[in-house]
Amino acid sequence: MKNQSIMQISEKVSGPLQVIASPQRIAILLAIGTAEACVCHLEAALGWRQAYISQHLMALRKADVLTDRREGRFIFYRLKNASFLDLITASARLSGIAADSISSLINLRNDASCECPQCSPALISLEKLKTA
Amino acid sequence: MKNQSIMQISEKVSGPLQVIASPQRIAILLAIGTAEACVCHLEAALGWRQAYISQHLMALRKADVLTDRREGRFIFYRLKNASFLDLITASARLSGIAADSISSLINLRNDASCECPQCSPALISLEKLKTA
DNA sequence: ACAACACATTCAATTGAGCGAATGTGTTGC
DNA sequence: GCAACACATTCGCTCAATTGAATGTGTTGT
Repeated sequence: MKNQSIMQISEKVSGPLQVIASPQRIAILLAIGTAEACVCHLEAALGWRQAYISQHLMALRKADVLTDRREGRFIFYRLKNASFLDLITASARLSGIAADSISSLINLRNDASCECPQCSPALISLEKLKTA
Repeated sequence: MKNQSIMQISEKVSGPLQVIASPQRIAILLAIGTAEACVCHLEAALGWRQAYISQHLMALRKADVLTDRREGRFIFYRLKNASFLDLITASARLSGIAADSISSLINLRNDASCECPQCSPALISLEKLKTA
């Protein structure tokens, strides 16, 4: 059946789009960008509750959009495939948003950042200095 | 506020994704492809109820994804921007679907097609011959 | 004018996703 | 071992999108 075929394929195709297609998810993916980000960092960058962010991260992880890596008490998230950002920028173009307006949001780091090793490498150096 | 800014932008970005992100919408957009398609054609290509297809077409039209053009009793739909197909193929890649598997579904024309001027140009010629 | 056709629109019911609140799990330092 | 920390997960409610059923609108041929 050709109908079955097109619907089977369409369902698979819609997968990534469905899990991405919300302002919150897009903000998270942009904030993570091409780098790694811990949850505490996303809290600082987006200003949302921790549990709320974790819920979205869980959904994105289950949908194979993100991978996580634990480092001590912190868990770092990273895009499993950088092409998800291309998907976002492509949709941004269709929305009439300037390209640099998007690129300025990628790898978003706020002034009021968290103190994890990635966000504040200086703090680690101090700690390591202390133990040395 | 930087938060407001990233959420404002993310909302705009998510617009096209949200309206596209369903198997049915994707199947419709693929079936229309780079050409024009009337509703009767989509009925033949997808095998769904007419009203059901019209509901999706209405949503896609209101979201500025499609444009419509009336020609007699038929109304032809066309993608307002071909980049929507790029969005779909990009998502297909991320789903691990072969590129030619998608391209074979673009501009889908079924064997059991409808008899509108686009689907069956031969029928028009015959009619015009009759009036000539 | 009327019937047949192609398509649009409204309405209501159902379902599922988003979200808040509360709680659970793994890690570190003391 | 226990408290503090960083993050995950579950539960339940609410709201919005999806869908089917019914009906409306515009066009053509006679």
